Amino acid sequence: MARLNKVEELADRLHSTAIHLLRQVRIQDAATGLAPARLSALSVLVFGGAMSLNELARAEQVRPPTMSRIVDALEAEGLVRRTVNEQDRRAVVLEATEKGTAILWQGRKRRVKFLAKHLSRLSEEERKKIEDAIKAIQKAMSK
Amino acid sequence: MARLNKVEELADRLHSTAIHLLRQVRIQDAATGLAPARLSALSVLVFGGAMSLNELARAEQVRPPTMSRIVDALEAEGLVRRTVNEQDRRAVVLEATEKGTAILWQGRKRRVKFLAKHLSRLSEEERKKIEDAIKAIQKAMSK
DNA sequence: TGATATAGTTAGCAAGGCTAATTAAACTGC
DNA sequence: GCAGTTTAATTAGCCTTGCTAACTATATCA
Repeated sequence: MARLNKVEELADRLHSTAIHLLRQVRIQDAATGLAPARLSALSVLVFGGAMSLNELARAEQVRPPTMSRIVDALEAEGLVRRTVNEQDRRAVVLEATEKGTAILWQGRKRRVKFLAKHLSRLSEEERKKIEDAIKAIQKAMSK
Repeated sequence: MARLNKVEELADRLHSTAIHLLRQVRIQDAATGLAPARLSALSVLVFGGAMSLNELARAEQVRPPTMSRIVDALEAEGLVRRTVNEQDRRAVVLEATEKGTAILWQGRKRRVKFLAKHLSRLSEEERKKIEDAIKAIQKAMSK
């Protein structure tokens, strides 16, 4: 296949493993009935609390117009509330509704249970290795 | 945050780590000038060799009409060749052109080097842990 | 107060996902 | 050997999600 040294080979396999892992998880998320970008934005609001549209766009690494439209959809489904910020009337305050919070939690539970079900087939030792690897990856990727 | 047991917590962190890893990598891929789905499809053709449209769609886990359009774009840029399969004239034979192969390799090299650069900041031991974790994850997720 | 900066939205484009319907070729069974 | 069915691919048309450019409304500053 290629002239890759040992570290490059590891990089390649890590990349491919991450892709396949997320592909499986996305199937679970589809069961929430929410499209991926909407689910992800809602998640930020549920776990991060109320924030402005610009803050949410930054958190999701998209531009404000993109987020504006995603919020439109979430609001139309009653999952997010948009109110005017009285301290700065240009800005909006976004927050998850109870319904939004409930749906998000259900979806998160489903996803986590799915992954956990697979991980539980491993030995304690194997899970410890994954645990350690996560720390190492985070260390490696943090600037 | 939540009532998660130990395995579920690991599942959650694994998920989040995979998302962040791939987000970084996608930035590198943008430098190829190819949109993600096109790059990915081209990759399958370069590394998997010639195949039909249905096979490529299955490999990429999308429906044939979606892949048909992706191939249109790759063909228009001279990265993929479409020919009729003479054994079964309903089917097409897709293969990467030399130009397509070259672009794909450049992109792959860039992505792998980017990841390898980060991973090389770790100790030999930490990399060994990632190595082991990849095996464990693949074992956990297979079937 | 007039100029400038900032928050958000609207309009319009492209990519990439889907289903339904169509076309052409290959297979099946009588 | 040909009528009916199946299969490979494409076309048409929809939705979501990314973008930039242009606009509105509000806030800030000189």
